[in-house]
Amino acid sequence: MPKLGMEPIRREALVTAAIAEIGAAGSLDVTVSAISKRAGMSSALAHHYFGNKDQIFLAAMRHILAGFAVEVRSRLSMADTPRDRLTALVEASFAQSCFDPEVISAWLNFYVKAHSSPDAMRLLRVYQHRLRSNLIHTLRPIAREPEALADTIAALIDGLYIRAALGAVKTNDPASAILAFTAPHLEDER
Amino acid sequence: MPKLGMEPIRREALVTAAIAEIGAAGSLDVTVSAISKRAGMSSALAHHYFGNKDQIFLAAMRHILAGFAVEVRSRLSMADTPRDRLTALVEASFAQSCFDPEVISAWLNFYVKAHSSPDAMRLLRVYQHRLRSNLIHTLRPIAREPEALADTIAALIDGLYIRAALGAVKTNDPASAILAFTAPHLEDER
DNA sequence: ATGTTTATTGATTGACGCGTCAATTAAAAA
DNA sequence: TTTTTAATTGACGCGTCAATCAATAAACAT
Repeated sequence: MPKLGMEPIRREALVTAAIAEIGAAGSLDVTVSAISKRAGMSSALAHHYFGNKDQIFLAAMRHILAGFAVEVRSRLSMADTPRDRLTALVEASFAQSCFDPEVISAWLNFYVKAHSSPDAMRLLRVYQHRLRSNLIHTLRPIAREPEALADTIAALIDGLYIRAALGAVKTNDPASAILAFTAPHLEDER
Repeated sequence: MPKLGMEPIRREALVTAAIAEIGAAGSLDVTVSAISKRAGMSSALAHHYFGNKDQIFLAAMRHILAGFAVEVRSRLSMADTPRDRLTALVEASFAQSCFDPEVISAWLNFYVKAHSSPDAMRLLRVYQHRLRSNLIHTLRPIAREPEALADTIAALIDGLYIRAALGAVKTNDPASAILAFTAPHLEDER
């Protein structure tokens, strides 16, 4: 029963299903069949729209990245002072949407995937560069070494992600932990 | 040409080869054949000694963990003050042996593997718990909240590992970055 | 010598999964 | 109504890979 304009609907369904499957399996060892089944279609259709499995994974990651970008912009727009901007950036990294186990699992797996897939690596670089730029720009007025501090904060975010993915999250709030840890490195406002 | 007592030699060769293969591929998508070939034997022999592929991976990770433990003990034994002990712990995490790209790749992949393999998860918990205990014990005399600080430092170590694995390491020395970042949270010696 | 144990592998099996393709359906266009 | 076009799938070919097994060969024991 072919209705027209199914492509975007199918693509989104597949992307969502892929993220869910990756989350359920905890790895990228997920078959196109399983993804398609969850998305309510045949695997042939998935191949028809995406070409191959890697493209599905990449689309899933792009989807997650886009969601994160929205989260960041939304929070940044409500921040005025550098300190508020820093808080916004860090809290965005641990927003509900990013902290979803499925999303964390996808992140972790795509980190590894980036090792062997130049396309995945490029996507990761986009995220990293954007976060780094945002942090440096925000820190410049209030930190002596904005670049070094930004790199440390970024690594800390990544590290807390891993710990969350491994279920060892008894930490109340990763964001406030980072901010408290960072505070001594910020200059007094004058 | 069966010489006797080959088992330990074969096992070590397979473990080393597995780490090399994982490092070369950047993922766990490595065939038993490839590992066996690199180790200079047939895949049947690998199965003979290890039973299945997962056991090879686990043995490889145990091997890496053991090497890390040696590194830690060695450096701890030469430290007297709490501050020296902290330096020893952090620097051990970024020792040459841990920073080897092959080893980093293995770590990253086994993080993911732990998601679906209880055995791998148990191994990771051993490492995490040991590091956490060491950090807390070391920090107790010089930090107000040893547990929270230990968790943050551990996450920071993990995060810097990822960045190293992704090749974005322009940072001079991760260890000194961590120590500098941690310094303000240590109490004055009295 | 003869038998037992250990080491070793080539060949094989069985399963699985990606990607393709021809065929089908039904909406839209002519 | 006829034709085109988008949507959709079942079946399948092809390759891959983990794991098994029977067979061979050398060391050791008696």
